[in-house]
Amino acid sequence: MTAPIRPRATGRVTLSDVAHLAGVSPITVSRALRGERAVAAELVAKVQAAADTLGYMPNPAARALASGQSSHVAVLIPMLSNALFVNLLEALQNTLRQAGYQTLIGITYYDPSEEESLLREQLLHRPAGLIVTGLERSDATRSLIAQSGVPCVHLMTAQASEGTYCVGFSQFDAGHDMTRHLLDKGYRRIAFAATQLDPRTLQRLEGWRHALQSAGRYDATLEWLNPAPSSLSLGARMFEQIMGQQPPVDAIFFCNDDLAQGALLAALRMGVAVPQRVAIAGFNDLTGSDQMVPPLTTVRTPRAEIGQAAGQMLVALMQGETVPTPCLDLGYVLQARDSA
Amino acid sequence: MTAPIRPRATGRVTLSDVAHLAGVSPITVSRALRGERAVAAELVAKVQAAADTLGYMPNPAARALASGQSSHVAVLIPMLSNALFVNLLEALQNTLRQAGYQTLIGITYYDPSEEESLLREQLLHRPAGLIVTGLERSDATRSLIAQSGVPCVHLMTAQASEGTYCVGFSQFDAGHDMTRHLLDKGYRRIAFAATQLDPRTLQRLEGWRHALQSAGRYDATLEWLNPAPSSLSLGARMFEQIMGQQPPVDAIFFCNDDLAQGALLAALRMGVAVPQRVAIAGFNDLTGSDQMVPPLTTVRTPRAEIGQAAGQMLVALMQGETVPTPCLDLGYVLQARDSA
DNA sequence: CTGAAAGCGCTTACAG
DNA sequence: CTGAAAGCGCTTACAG
Repeated sequence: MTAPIRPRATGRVTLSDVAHLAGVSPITVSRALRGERAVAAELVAKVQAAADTLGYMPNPAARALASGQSSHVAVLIPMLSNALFVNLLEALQNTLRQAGYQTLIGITYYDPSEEESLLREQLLHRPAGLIVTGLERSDATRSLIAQSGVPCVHLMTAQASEGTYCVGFSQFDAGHDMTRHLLDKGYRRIAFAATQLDPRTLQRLEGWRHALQSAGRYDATLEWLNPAPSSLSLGARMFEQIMGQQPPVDAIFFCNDDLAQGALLAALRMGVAVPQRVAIAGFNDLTGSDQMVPPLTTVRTPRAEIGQAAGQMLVALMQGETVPTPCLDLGYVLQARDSA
Repeated sequence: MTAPIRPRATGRVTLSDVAHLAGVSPITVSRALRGERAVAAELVAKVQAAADTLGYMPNPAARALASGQSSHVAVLIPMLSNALFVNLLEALQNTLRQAGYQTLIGITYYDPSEEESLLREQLLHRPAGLIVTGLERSDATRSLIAQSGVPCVHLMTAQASEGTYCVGFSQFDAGHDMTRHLLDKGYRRIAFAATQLDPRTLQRLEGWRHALQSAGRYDATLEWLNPAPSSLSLGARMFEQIMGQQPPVDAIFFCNDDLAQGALLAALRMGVAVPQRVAIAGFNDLTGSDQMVPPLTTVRTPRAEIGQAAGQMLVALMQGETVPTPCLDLGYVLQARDSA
């Protein structure tokens, strides 16, 4: 007399175990636990109790296989070495986790083909949702997203367009406003120093151009563009170069705070007075900018708020709700300190 | 005459489709594609060709359900706002991705109970591997790891012990060596300023204590410990406090570079000459430390190397290989610059 | 070295 | 509002 053969018994508590204990069918347990409305309140309570006493935890793989959808959210961001994206990712992660979703990160390194291959891999896992950075990408990636049917939210931009969801602010306006601030302060030869040259940086560049052109102060030699990733040391080097320019520049607007911080430190080393000899402005208000000597004038961008709002918007989308504001503009704050 | 009912057809290319085209059974396809040795070479080629023409991509959820194991690796790190962990994570992610594994991050915020609940969630997904930070954790977490049977590698430590795998360096030695460096330079009252007070910081503290005690220079009032997270502004505040101490301190060893950077900037504001009036040393050689005025003396820790090696070690473990060196000590470099 | 059967643990789609 | 049946797409365990 042998026990019935149970190949591959995993010993884990399953739906059926809960169903047995509660005296209902497995499907009712499934529905009760997922909060489907079509279950009698008393049954829900009974099922919940049974699940609790058994310590039942659903198997995500089984759920994903049966439903064709996982509880993963794929997040595609350009880089982790820019603190901006770390802040964004933290907020996103926390928001998504609270709603029961796992975050799968992919780092694109600003490379459209890398983004595409990351997306292909992620799509294999049938993510419940997608977060991508910005609006610009390859056609292949774009149609991959569209065809997948997976809800998608775009970060760091607020350009409304049919059928796309985004949370961010106007990069153009931010670039424009900082430049206006510098003009209003009386600076006349305002350089724009940018690295990476990703789409959002170029939008800020456009804002700067527009402001200078309106003021009749635009000059192409004021543009200092370098495709390398930004860093403090690169900021220092760019500062040294720009200070050699004739006729001299009286203000420099850096596209990211790390560059501006590097410039401030270079100015200290070179004995260049900031803002008397040259004003320096940054972007993003990254950690440390308020500690600089002198404290850095910059644009504070609401990363944490963007991450949280994007997470919430995506959760709504994944749950089939309609989103009242598909394009959320969270703005920015011009943070004037002593450097400009 | 109706077509056979196919409820829930997903339209995706499956194993069976490949099997049909190749003229073999699904299980052979499964084996061929996973590179199991027990398949004839010609069949492997035929299967591969069929898979390629159909554009077959395995369904990770089905695989996970059937095998009881996913292709996920759960990574538990304390914090993303410390650049140290960002570097670690990037290296880890790249290494793991190349080997076909997805990274699932969990941020513990240095909270053991948060670590435990994150781990429970992650374990639900049957990760193929686990990466955790350091050796110290709650008993519950420790036994959760052990009972799960999931291969686990510990980051940032090199304390060998039975059955555990780790990649890092000796925090004690690093703290000790920097202190010796300061003593050798002639400093006599060397403060240790620490924040967060996580286990690794405390090990560095021990190294400092030991070095000072050996030199007969230890004094409990030289310990400045603050449980708050580290930041430039906190470093500045601690510097101001420490500079008020009597008898005066002639060197400060900060447990992390961001504190030391903040102190350097505070010194600039206060007009305190570094290293003449007081020497400043940091830890980790984070980005920007070489740009400080004066450049920061610090300990360069091999984060990227640790991330990569830990990833490789875990991959070996997940594939059932034995690891020759279960505890890998990657060392550190004392990076003497001008601040101390 | 290859395969038919059974199963992983859920959810969908259909009834009632 | 509840359930029996079938299926999601793989892999395990057993034969041969």
